[in-house]
Amino acid sequence: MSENKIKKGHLCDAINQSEEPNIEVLYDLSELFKVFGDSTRIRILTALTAGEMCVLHLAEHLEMGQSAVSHQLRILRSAGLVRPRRSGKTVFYSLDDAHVKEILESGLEHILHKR
Amino acid sequence: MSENKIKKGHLCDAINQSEEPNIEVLYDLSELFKVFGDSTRIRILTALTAGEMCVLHLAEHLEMGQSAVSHQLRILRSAGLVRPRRSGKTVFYSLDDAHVKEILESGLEHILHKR
DNA sequence: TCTATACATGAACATATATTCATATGTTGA
DNA sequence: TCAACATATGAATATATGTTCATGTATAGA
Repeated sequence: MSENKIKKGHLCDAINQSEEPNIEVLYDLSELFKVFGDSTRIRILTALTAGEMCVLHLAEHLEMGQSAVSHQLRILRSAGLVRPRRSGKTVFYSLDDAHVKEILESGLEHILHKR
Repeated sequence: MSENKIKKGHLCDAINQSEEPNIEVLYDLSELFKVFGDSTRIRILTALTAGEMCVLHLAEHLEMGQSAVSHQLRILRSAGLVRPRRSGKTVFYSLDDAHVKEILESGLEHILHKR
């Protein structure tokens, strides 16, 4: 189809769209955003931008049960967004890398721009 | 709680975390990411980074039914991520603003970094 | 006006997901 | 070893969400 011609940009290149879109990467990308797509997890990540926090403090801060928070932390861990550090009985969680803040900020810019 | 002291960063400032976290903004943020959190919608957005496209071409490109694509386009429209342009019987969709690419790219960086 | 085409939308169904409850695991101190 | 505490996890339930099917709306051309 000639009307599918690509204006090349570096996003297109990165996902290799000029040939076949790299379906696998796009799937992973949607899985990543799915993790950000829950208010509890967003609140956890946001809280952790201020520094590490243990599970009970997170639960208090979010006014939620410890179990619910633990379940969400597991999802965040699996996605490589947070990292646990054990100290005795308590486990402190922190953001895994700088990308997390960047992703939050890029979304935030969009939100604030649309008001 | 004194252990909740904030190391100020501009994300924290933006969401006003040093006082009460702005729950409403965080909720909107999660709603935004939820829209990105589906592989069909990601594929639509990615296709549109190359330029505007009509519904049927999108459906062909994704190898999906027209109805499914239309439903997803509605969600993308509501979120302010894509914009329709009618031309006769066909409707062309394009990315609504530059933020969309930025969000996709920030997520992509994380994905590619973790391989 | 009638038909064909492009797109939108409501209802239904199947699947995914978040929270709760109960319980398990792991660590500390007596 | 036992009790207390912090966290993790499995099962169950309620809710949300994506796709399909059928149908509605809008535009163009005969």
